[in-house]
Amino acid sequence: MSKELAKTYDPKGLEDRLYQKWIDKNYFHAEVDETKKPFTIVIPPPNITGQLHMGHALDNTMQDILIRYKRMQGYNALWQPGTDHASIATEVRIIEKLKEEGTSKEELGREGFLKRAWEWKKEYGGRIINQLKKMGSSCDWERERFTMDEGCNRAVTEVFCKMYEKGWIYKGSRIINWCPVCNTSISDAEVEYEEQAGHFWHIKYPLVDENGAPSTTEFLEFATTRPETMLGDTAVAVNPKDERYAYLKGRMVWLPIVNKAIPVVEDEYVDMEFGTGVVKITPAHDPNDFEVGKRHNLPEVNIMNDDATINENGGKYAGLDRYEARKQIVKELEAEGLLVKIEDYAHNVGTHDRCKTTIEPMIKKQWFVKMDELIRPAVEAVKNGEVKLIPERMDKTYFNWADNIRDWCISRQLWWGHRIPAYYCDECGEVVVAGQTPDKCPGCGGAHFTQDPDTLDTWFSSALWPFSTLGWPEMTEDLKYFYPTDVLVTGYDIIFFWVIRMIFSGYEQMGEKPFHTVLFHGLVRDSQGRKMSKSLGNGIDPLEIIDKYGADALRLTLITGNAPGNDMRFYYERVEASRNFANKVWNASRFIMMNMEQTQEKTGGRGWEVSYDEIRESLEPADKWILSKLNTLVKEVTDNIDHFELGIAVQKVYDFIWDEFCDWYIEMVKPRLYQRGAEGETAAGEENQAAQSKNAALWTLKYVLIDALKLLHPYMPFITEEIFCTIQSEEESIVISDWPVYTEEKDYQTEEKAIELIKDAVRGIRNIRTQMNVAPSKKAAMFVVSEAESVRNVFEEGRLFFASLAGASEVTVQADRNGIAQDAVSVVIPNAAVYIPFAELVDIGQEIERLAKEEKRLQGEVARVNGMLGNEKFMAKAPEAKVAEERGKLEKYTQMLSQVQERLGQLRK
RNA sequence: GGGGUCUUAGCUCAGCUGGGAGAGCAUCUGCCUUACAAGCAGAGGGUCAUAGGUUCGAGCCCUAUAGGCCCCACCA
Repeated sequence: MSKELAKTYDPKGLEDRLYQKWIDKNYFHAEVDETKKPFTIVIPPPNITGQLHMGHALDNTMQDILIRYKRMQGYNALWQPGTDHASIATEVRIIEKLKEEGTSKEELGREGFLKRAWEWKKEYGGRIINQLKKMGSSCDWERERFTMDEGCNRAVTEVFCKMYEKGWIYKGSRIINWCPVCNTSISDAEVEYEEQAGHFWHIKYPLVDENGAPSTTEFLEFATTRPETMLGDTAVAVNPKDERYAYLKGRMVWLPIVNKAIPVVEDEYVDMEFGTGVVKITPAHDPNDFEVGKRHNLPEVNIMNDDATINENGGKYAGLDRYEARKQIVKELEAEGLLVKIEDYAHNVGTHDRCKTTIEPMIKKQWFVKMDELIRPAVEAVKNGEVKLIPERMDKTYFNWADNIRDWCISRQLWWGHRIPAYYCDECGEVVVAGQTPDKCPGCGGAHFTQDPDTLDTWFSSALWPFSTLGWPEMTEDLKYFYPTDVLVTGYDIIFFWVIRMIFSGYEQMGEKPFHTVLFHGLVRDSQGRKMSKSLGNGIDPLEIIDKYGADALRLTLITGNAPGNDMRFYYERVEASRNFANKVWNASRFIMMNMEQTQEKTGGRGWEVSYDEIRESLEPADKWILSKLNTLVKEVTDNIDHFELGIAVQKVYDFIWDEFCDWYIEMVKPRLYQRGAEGETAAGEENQAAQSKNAALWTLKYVLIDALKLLHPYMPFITEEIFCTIQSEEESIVISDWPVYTEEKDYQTEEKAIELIKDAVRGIRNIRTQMNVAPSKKAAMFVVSEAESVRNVFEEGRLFFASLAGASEVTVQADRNGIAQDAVSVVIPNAAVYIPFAELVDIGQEIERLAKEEKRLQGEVARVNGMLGNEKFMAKAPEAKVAEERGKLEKYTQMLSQVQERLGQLRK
């Protein structure tokens, strides 16, 4: 042992120190190594503007667990880190800052603005990275990337040009979502629908009479939620099957205020059941109307400026904000007697997910990615299992979106981002898409070009992340070796934004999937189940939690008690529980080390340092029992992690360490550590039985502790490393230690049953003591095991002997397997120093009741197992092991049943 | 409108392909016991939303109902 553990567990200081050690030793760095199998995860790049929040904490903990686990298993584990330029989010933040400084984006100009943006990146880009380090994330920091670094830029340009040539990227005039505050187009995925209380304005337009003038008697009534868009109406539509309006065929209606005639068109889109069955058509400001307009060749009258004020097409309303115009138009319609009524109406309004502004559908010339072909392999991959989504139900969400996908609007009227590599000839307007400014126009031979001012949707570069970070478009060794990556860990909220786009990009550019598994997690909510948000002020800062409880405790908390893909609530109580567990591990380790050290000092004995073969003859039942339990644990935990059941796996380690190892094994073993005769002896191999027994106990304690620490390490990297290094040496590290392997060790198995029965017996004794108001004492356990060598014999005789530690008093109880006395026997409790006839402790009535219940339960069990074993279908299908297990149970239950019945018979007499 | 998901102890939630109802916290009882009071030993508490069905057997599978949440679509 290199040193002692501090007396109390305090994660502060410890964690930073160990993280620095890992960095110094370069444990997280991965290089191409053909002798090892790679295991790769690319980080969902956090925004450079971002601060670590609970979502990041959860996301990164899960990734770190997988990476550390695989690293210990001998994989060449690469966790590729980096950050995202987050075009719109960052640009908005910088604009805010500029505003505070009394300047603006326009004043700085494009170049000046970008300079500021890069400064911003330099200042804040590192912050989130440092916060990830606080979590213990074992990323390969030497490989840190940024979505706008040189390599990623090249990847973006390359993809854009390739897809343009293929015809899958095109520029077109279509109706898009416009954010009047951010002043840019946004994709469908960025529109968030929100139910708002609004109104339904029932309006009527006069029909046009035979003279071409508005009729004073014939009107067409309809309802709208957006009366101001009437300025851009170019038709009124009815359903062709609607007989009520059959007479309108070929007629025109008079558009008031604008004062012009517009046609009545017939279109299936109109729902006859809804309202009056008449819809006003504004092709320039409604996606559905846009489609109708296309079908009927209607003119598209744009009535709005980019800031959502009415433009010159709105006549006298020009310059007014859309909502102000609405008010005035309604007023005017009312004055003209064309307003029928106003109803309250709750409807869904599309808002921009960043700024929550109501988006305005507008027709604009934008760049799009054609989706229909591109999406196909991505759908196929999930369908045939080449890419697996966990939990499986995400498949449906995925397919649903993919099936209804529309072309992806990728151009943004922003400055911070990848500028679109399209150049327009100043002479003839010819478009050239290329990696750099072209020399000569292929159209007119002109030499002057202007680059498209727009930038790309931030997700365009994120979609390339799994291969752009590995060197693409170069076919680097890294790319060949590490691609496809293995697992992607992310929240289900960005399945459309990112996951699906990475998958189709991977297939399109690399010809292969970007990863084989996507592990989704849910949202971390506050204790009341609300989303954590800045506006609510209910966010819990992970850094504060780390400061108070340690990163290990936070990690454990985030990973337990929660199924994949489900949201979770965050409770301080649960962090405390995690911290308490860390404390438990700490103290158990301290106890073990203390004993090792004392033995070493007093006797020079280092029996625990020998191999299993040397110690195996000295192992006692309890040792074999805990080794067997550990062995099973290794198997289960490995299996669970392989199936991404991270929470279940760590729960098992937790239970093992606390319940089996600390509460049972350590207590059982204490008498052997303290017993006389073990002191003053020399080393292992001594003939002295007590010394050998003690060495065997210490060997087992150390062995089990170290393996348990390894199983725990991916979850709680810091505390496990600290203990591991203290017990082994400062130079070693659990980070690169070997993951425990399950062994088929027959010797272990035999003891399990006996020990479980002893545990039952001890529980019985504790109950008796509790009833007597005597400290129940863990000593009861010690008493049993002080006679350990004959445990099995003792059990078979149905008798257990208890000897007190001091050896002064002796308790002798004849007990059944539940620790319930078979006969009235006297009990001497050392601590109580009283003599109580055992019979008085047991209320015969209660005992009969209890046993009757037990009898019923056992009868039920026997019936159940008999039912199974007697069932042909079950016997045909069930694996042999299962049948054997059930047979064993049947035997056990039958035996127990007869015991209980015999006892009942005695008592009833 | 379409899809998903949830309803299990007082609270928050686990419960993997059907086979003995679990954890943490809370409550109650008794304990400073030479690793740990951030602890130890116990106890109470659940017709697994409701009604049917499949099965030898259902918290788990199927159908319906009620209520909650989420996503997508957007009937103006």
